[in-house]
Amino acid sequence: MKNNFDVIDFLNDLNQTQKEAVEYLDGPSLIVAGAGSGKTRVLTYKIAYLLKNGYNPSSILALTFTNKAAEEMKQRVNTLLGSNISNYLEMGTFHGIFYKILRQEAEAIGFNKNITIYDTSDSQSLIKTLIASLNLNDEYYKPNLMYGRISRCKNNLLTPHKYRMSNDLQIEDSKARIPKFVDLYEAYFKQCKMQNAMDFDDLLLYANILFRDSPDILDKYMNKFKFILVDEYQDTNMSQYILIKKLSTLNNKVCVVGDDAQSIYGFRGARIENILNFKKDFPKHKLFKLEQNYRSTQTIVNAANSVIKKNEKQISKNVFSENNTGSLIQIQKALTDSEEAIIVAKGINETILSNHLPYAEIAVLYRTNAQSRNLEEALRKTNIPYKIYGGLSFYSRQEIKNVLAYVKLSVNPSDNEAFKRIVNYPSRKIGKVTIEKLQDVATQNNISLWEVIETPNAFPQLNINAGTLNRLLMFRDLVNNLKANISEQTASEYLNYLIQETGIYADLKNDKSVESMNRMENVDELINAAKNFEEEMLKDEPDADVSISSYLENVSLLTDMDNEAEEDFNKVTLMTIHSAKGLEYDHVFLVGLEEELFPSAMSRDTQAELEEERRLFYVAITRARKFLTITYASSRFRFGNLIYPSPSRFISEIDRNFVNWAENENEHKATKNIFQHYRSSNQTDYNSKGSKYVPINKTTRLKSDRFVQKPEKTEIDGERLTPDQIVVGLKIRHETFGKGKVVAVEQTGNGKTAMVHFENSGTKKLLLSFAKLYAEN
DNA sequence: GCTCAGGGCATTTTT
DNA sequence: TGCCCTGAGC
Repeated sequence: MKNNFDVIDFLNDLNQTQKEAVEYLDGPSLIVAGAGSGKTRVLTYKIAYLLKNGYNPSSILALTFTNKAAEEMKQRVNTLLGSNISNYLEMGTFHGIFYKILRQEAEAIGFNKNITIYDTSDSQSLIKTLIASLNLNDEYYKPNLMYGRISRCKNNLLTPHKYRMSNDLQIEDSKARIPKFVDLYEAYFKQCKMQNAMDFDDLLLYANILFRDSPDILDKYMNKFKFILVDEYQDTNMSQYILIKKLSTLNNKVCVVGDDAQSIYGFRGARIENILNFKKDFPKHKLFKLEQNYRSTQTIVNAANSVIKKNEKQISKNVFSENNTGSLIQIQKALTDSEEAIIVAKGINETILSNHLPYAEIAVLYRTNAQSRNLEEALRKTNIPYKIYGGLSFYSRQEIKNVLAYVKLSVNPSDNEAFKRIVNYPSRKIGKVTIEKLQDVATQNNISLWEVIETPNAFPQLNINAGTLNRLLMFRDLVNNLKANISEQTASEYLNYLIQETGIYADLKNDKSVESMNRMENVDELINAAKNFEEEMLKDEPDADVSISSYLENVSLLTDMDNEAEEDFNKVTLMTIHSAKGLEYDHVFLVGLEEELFPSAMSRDTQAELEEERRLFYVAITRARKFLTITYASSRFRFGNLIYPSPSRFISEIDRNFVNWAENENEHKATKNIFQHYRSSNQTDYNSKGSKYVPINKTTRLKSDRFVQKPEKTEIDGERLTPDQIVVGLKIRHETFGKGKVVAVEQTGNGKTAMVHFENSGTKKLLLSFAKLYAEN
């Protein structure tokens, strides 16, 4: 392991405060790092400095929130020190690090080593089952709300036992008409344990339980971790906070880095108090404030300051920039959100020409993922290349979850969620009723579904007919086969074998639809990822564990493919503000600045929520290096209805000196037309945008006399047409709203049926309602 | 057991 | 508008 400690030129690479923060190793410290102040640089150098001062890599615990942040930090440590030293550091996400510890110490908390991790959808599906089996009224007990509530409890270290002890909570639940919440919580808690599974919050909760109940184990880790570093401390929740406090009690060497002004995850349990109260928690701490912003122009930094200073709860600091003054922030009003998208597209083309920016240096930020649609359409029309972050992540796709469920079940047969997911995929004619029967027996005997089919004869009350039972046994044998091979092959070999053996491959290959082809590609991508994983592992350690179970451990805590495709290199980035945290671009377009999306006044009930919205706005502004354009729409279609939002108050909170607020009189013609149609028409029920660019993904039989006539006429202007050339749609004046493409015409008993591909379900709904209306008259 | 039409319902998100 | 869930009917 070679190192470059002595080569690092701290004096040249760091400013005075950064240097002091890096070199302080005597006790706890808080580094308040304003936006763009070189936070990651300080952390990286601090790790290098610790190593230089004789700290063993494995005694340094460095915690981040995202895999991306951990990955970046590792890279930078390696670059700085010229080795692969980061492999020896205890560096990773909170969840990743504690998952590793919990597997190691599984026995102490009554688990076995092969702990499955349930993602949000697994958890919610289990909760749903439990709501049904506890006979709870699903009008009040909604799975996603219950999941959120349970999550909040766990993040605050409220176990079901503690919950039951609290009278206040019971009264609160009764008022909210969910008096049995605690029963549900307890059942869920027990079920997870029985299935040897943990959800994300459990990883932190059980780590707390482990350290609470096994002092010797706590002791071991307190001794092991001589120095603890925490990134994004403003986003830690109670559970994480206690873990840090506990682990640091012996050595008292903890360095936390964060910016209270960028705390935007309160809604999922982050406690800004953790950073605000650091003083009290670690009385003998040292405070460093990184206040020089190296990222943005003075205008942008000052504008952001003028907004955030309105928050009451914050650590006082003076973020400043010595860069150029830069251009004013442009604020533009659009008539509708579609026009807003067009304005952005134009703006992108302009900035490329006049500021000579590459696409990669431009980002469009919005509050909610749904807002990307209009933008995509406008960018597509103007041929601007773009990429979207967020939405459905790779690992939450059906096909990927299905494949991984086979792996999970092989590793941990108690995993009922995996069992249910694949027992009938590919189809084995094992349906709801059979699973319910299995579930009943499993519940009665407090065992897993797998254990029931392992020895079905042991359960005489299991009333399943011979044919179905036989299919279940074939499934059992299949999984047993998979289990037997688990350590024989590498991860990618195993996945290849698995998709053949289970029939997944055949299932996807036989179906020629576009979706199936996409699915197949994704499965291939998964196998590729496994291959990459093997190569990565073997590069550093020739005898590393590259089996599928090792891969599963690695992959369970991943949410995204962090290997950015090369073709995505020079593209405009579209994403939510939340996911933009930590990133920066030359030109940022911030869209949807309506009160409705950035609620600032009465619509937020507490001061705390208002302040979090303001911090979100602050984060958005400070992503920009040179140019910032803010847009809002004065009217938008929401769930098919027209609404008139007002601009968010936050816009006017920016000091006027930094802003150019141009009222846009140049309303886009098409938008205006649609707008007028909408106003002059009594109909409130038609598609405002016409046809969509999205790939065809819905097939529907359209049964309506009127509509059948269209495909029947296979001649238009004397030219013969095949069904797929005929388009049905709703015409209003000169525009067609909603299009469906007829692909086949069938003769049935009472008339003709047209098979129509719809581009989306909204169009389908629209045309069907139109067809009904037409048929009635 | 499977399919498909119709009803209900919508933040932000990492792990 | 779009998507997920459900229950009726095959």
